[in-house]
Amino acid sequence: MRHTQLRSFHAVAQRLSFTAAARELGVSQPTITTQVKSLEQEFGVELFVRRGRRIELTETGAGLLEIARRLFADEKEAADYLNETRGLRTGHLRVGAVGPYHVTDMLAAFNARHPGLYVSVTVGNSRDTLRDLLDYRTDVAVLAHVDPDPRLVAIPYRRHRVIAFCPIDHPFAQRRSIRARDMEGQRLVVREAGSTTRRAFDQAMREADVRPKVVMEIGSRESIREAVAKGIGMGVVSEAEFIPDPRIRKLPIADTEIYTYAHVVHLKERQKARLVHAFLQVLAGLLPVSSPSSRRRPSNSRR
DNA sequence: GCCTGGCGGAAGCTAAGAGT
DNA sequence: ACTCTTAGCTTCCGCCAGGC
Repeated sequence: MRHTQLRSFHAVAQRLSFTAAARELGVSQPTITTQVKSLEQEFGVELFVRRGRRIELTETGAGLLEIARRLFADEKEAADYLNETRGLRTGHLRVGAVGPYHVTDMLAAFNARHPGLYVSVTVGNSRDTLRDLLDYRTDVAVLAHVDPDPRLVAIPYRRHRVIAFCPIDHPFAQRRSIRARDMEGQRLVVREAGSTTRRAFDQAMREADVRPKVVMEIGSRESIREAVAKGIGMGVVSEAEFIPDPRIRKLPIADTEIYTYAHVVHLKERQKARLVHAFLQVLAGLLPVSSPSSRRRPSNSRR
């Protein structure tokens, strides 16, 4: 088995496309076909099921993909190690995040500490971000919530207060803050049910026995801001994600502390990988936060 | 011991063709 | 039109034998 064969297989298996794999590796598409085919012939196995223009991994292919992922993660780690030996002047740190807001300060600190390193950030939903980390496609991930997993190490990083906001012609627009009770019956534009902000807010409202009226569910923060600015209802957002806009007013919820959290997550087995280690060292220098036991704290138990 | 030329394999290309 | 396969080709590189 040659390295190029495995490299081609890995690229095809990840994208389920010979053409996309060729583009990724910077070779012609027939080259990829040849490499994969020769691998199959050499071992007398079938790695992909070809269904016309669509291909699928066979069971053997899926098994090999698992191994290839580990191998290429190790290969990257070897390169990172050598780069570290040269003083971390070059290298590529891959960060996955559920939103750009939580990562900017840690990336700024990392860049200041290691200006020669290239950092790429993939922003996605929490499921994809976690999957990328587990599949070695990213080195670290920034997630709001992490279920216990023996493969993972989650470091509580920041918490952000959840605030409300309204259009400038709303009756609340002249107020400096509101109370949870004020949300009773209010028209709300909110994120989808699975979103962290939505979960934290819903829980707080349930505990306060307050029932806002959800009139619209939108999957992006920017769209919610636009909807609120147009007067469709009030919005709720993590304070870190609030972007000032002359058409809207920010309204802290004075009597109820609702928080969203950011955790930096990495694979336990890669804890000592050079770039991951360097990132964690930079992280340790930033403000820590103790692990949350609840997303909402009553105001009289403020730390 | 070192240099040189031949050989073979790996890698990758273009072109053409087949399937959807 | 797009994607994958096949055929035939070139280039590059490492190995090895022969000559100095």
